[in-house]
Amino acid sequence: MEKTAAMSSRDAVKPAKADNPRATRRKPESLAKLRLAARKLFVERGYHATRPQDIAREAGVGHGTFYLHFPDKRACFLAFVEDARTELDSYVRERTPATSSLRSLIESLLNAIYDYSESHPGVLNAAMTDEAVIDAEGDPSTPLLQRWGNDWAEFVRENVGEGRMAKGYNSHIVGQAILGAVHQASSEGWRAGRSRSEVVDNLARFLVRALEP
Amino acid sequence: MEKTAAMSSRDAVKPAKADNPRATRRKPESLAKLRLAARKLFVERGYHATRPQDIAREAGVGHGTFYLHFPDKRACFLAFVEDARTELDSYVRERTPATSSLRSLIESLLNAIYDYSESHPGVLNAAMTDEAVIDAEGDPSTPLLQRWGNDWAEFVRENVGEGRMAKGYNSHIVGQAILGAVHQASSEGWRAGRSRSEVVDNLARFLVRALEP
Amino acid sequence: MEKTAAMSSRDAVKPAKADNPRATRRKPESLAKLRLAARKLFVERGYHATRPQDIAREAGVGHGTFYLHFPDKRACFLAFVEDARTELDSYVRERTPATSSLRSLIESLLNAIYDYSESHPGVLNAAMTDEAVIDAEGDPSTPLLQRWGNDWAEFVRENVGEGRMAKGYNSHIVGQAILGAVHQASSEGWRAGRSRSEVVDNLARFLVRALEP
Amino acid sequence: MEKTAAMSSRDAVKPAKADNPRATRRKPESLAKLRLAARKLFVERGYHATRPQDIAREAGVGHGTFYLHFPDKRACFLAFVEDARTELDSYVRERTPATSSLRSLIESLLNAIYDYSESHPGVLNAAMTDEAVIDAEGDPSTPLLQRWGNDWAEFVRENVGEGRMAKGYNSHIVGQAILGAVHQASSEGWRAGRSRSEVVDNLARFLVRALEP
DNA sequence: AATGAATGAGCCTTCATTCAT
DNA sequence: TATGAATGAAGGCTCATTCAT
Repeated sequence: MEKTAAMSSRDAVKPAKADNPRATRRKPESLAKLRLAARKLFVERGYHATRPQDIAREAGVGHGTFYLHFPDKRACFLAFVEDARTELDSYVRERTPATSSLRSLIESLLNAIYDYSESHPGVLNAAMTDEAVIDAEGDPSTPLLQRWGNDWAEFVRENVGEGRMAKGYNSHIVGQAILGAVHQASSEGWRAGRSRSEVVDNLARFLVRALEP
Repeated sequence: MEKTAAMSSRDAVKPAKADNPRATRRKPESLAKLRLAARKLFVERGYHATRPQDIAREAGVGHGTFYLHFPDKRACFLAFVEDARTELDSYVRERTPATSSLRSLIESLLNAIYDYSESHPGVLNAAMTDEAVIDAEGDPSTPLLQRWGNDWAEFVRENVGEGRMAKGYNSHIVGQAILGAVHQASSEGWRAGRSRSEVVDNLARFLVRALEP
Repeated sequence: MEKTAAMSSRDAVKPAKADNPRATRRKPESLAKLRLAARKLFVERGYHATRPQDIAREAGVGHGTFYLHFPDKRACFLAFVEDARTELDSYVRERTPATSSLRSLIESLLNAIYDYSESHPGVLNAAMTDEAVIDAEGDPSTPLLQRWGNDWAEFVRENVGEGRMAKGYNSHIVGQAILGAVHQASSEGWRAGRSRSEVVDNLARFLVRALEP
Repeated sequence: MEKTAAMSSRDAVKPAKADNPRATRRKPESLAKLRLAARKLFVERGYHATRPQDIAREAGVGHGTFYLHFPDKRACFLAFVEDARTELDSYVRERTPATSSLRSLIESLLNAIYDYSESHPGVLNAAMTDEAVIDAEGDPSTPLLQRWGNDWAEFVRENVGEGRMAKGYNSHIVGQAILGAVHQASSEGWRAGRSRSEVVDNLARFLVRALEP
């Protein structure tokens, strides 16, 4: 919600801020560094094995600074997840053709996801696996998995509407099924050292057959 | 101070206990109680939010007793997972017809899994989600997810062999995809309060279409 | 005080007891086994790293049996120390000539101690080092070191009386000095792998020169 | 909530503290307090009866602070031992005449050790007795006893070289013997309430006679 | 805005001892 | 006499978070 352009704003740091009327005027470099560091460590070690202090050290700032930018560790993780989601969204949007056959649509989608995975290794996995585990207490504001499932559900609805997919499915259920299939096949495939093209090919055929009219 | 009451026989184990309903240290009772308590708490709270002490208290035994039966918390969790796996296996084996159409085969499978899920609510989820997270160190002797994926792969291979499924898939990849689809659709369906029959129906159709020759 | 002939009574177990009017009548085999086991473990691991359970298991009896023979761990250790003291006494008494030159007297003494050390490796060290450490609370009934120091003091007094040693020393102080010299030189010599004859020779010359009239 | 009072300068460090006598977290103060507290408790209670928490409380800091300065309890004890060694070294170096007779040399040495013992009662004993007992595992980087024995060995070698001591001894063995004699006579003498001059006098005569050419 | 020393609740685990059998 | 399951106080240590500077 308030993460706009922080992640990649390594250019024009001060000028950009000068525009902002609520003159913070200070470079929020530390936030960017913390985000990067948090991502690195959450991916490498997982949520529970990563301490705020570790993140701060990795970011090269004092540990107190962490709490200037995040109310607590949980929020930092959630921000990481949110970033991942936003980024993946961009990837997918940028790489998906407007219209085409179901098969090539699905392949584009899978390839976009894989492109993201390859340029941000481990990120999706970390974001998805740990979330179930960051303690429940606070409301998790619709978990990532559910949201991605919803995205797939939306995708299904649209394509059914356009006649490219079989009718009769409950899009939510099938959306979640697709998400699960993609996630599990991918992460295990990665673990087992399978080639991307093989996984994408199998998965695409699997999904296309399941979904085509 | 010594041997107040008579009754030193080794037979009549339960009658003796009935007389003295509270306590009476009996041998392998505590393990069973601990197992039950562990399952309950791992399911309700997850791995990290469950302390060995909690399990012991829930089981009604001292917390030293926990370490009489498990070398550490991790082992206790692994035992819980193993139990779940074994139990689900029984469920599935008992409820799966020897031969029949792909559709009814898959429906049987899904129904068996659902039967298990309904009589052991939350167990599969707890076993699957937390395991990725209990930290490595010791080799996890092939994680549960992978193993269940392999089971599905095996299922695919067999059915392809018997001509009930389409050729050309890499069974490992597709096995994992099926596992993911089933798991994700089920657990989200459960979360969303969807009816079992609806989920099973959608999932079965989805899988059958993806897999049939 | 009540350890009389237990340690080595491996012969005539039952007959010997039959004499005892307070008819225990049971073979106290387990006590002997526990003593042996305790010695082994105290020597190998030290006081703090040895649990009563370990001793019991090593002895091949149940852990409860331990508390049939010793009120607590501390008492068991003290008994071990006492045994060592008694045994060393025998060794020394058996191997010390009635009268002779100071030099050969001291050599006999040292050789007796070394004989004991060699046939009971580590025992003296364990008995001496750990005692300062078994917790103070209860009165340690004159620590071993002090008592052995007193033995040496006695030895000095006797020899001074017979004109074989220099007058003018405070026998207590010198007794402790001798004890310390012998103990430290021996245990470090053993650690460093020095030959017995070299240590005995150096030590004997050192002590003789310090003590001769 | 932020910056109530003025005074953000970085000078005037101590005056500021004088105003607020209690607390005021200052940097390397806690280490000094912990060191002092550790020494006190290790001396009074020994290694095993002293918990890190006790040391922290004695130092007036939270027990987390303990682990800011020492990786674990063992390291804290080792640091205590090292301090003792360093301090005693200074004492001895400051109080030992460059050259003189063997007798006055040894007396100086003993007196230096006694001076130290009197101004730091119990420290040498605690450092020496407990060290054998803190369990191995990590290499104790030559135990204190051995090192002090080596120092004495060195002392012997030097004096033999300068003709002040008898030839023919193995300096290592005799070094350890001297260490043992001094340690044992001193600590027992202290326990028995003997006067320093008596112990020093007896010990000095004993050693001089043993060592003089 | 930034720092990092300080904190203490809380975690996992051990072990001397008891006691019903 | 012997057993060993059971106990819970206690121990060492971690880590998310605060706050004086």
